Amino acid sequence: MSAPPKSAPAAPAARETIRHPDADALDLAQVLRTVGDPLRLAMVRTLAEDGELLCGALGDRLGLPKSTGSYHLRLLREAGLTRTRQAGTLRYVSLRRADLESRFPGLVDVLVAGPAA
Amino acid sequence: MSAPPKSAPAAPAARETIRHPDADALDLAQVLRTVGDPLRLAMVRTLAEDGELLCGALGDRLGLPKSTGSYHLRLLREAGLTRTRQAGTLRYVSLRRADLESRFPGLVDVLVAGPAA
DNA sequence: TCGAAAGTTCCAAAGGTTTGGAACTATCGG
DNA sequence: CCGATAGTTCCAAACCTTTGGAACTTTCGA
Repeated sequence: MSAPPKSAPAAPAARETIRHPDADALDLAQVLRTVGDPLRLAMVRTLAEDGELLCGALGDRLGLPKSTGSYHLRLLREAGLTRTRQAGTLRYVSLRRADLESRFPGLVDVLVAGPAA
Repeated sequence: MSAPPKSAPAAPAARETIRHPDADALDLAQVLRTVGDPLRLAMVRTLAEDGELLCGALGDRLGLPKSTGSYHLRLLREAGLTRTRQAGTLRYVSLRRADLESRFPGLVDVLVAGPAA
C-alpha cells in the first residue's frame, strides 16, 4: 500500500468535487474586480451567448494557452460568476445567471449589453 | 522672463483644467475594474448617498491619508466614474450618475444597491 | 495495457497596483 | 507678505496579478 511518492496533485478532472461559492456569499467587489478584465469579460459574454461550453473550447475561442485559460476560469468560478461541471475528463463551464441575478439584480444585463453606444 | 527653476509640477488645484473622459468613451472593463476595489466601491457609494463632497472630506470619512485618497480619486475620475470640479483651492467630487446611466444603463443601481441579501 | 486528450497545478519572470511620507503649489485670510 | 489649508505629485517599498511552458493526473477508446 505504499503510496507512490507523488509531489503535486493535479487533475484534469479533480475527483474532489469542484468548489463553488454559495450564491448568497458572493461579494460584489470581488465579482466586479474579476469581470473587470477584458479577457474575463469576453469569457462571460461568450458564455452568456453560447450557454454551456467546454473549458477548452472557450480558451481556444480566445486563443489562450491551456494554462492561461484554466487560470482565468478558476478566478471566474471562485468569484461565483461561473459554474463548472465535470463529465468524464471534460469540464463544462456556464454562467451562473440565476444566482447572479438574484444577488445582484441587473448586473448580468449590464455585463452582456455592450455600452449603450 | 527667466522662469524660476522649478522641478515638479504639482497643484492642489491644477490650473490646467481637470481632465475627464467623455461619457461615450467610457470603457466597461475599466469601470468595473476600478470600482471592483472595496475602497473605491465605498467611495462611489458614499458619493451616491451624499452627493457632491469635498475631496478631503471623502478621504477623511474613510480614514485615508491625503495621498492615498488623492490616488483613488484619480483612478475613479480617469475611469469616468466621478467628476471633480474646482473651487478656489478646494475640489469637489461627485458621481457621474447621468453619464454612467446613459452609457451603462443599470450599472449605478447595481453598485449602490447592497447585495440582495 | 497503452496512448492520446482534457485539464489541472507548479513555477518563475515580468509587470502592475497600492501605500504613505515628503516635497510641493495654488489660494485665501489676516 | 506670510502662514495655513487643500490638494497634488514624486518616489520607493511591498505586494498582487498575469503569463505560459512543463509536469502531472484522470479518463477513455483501441
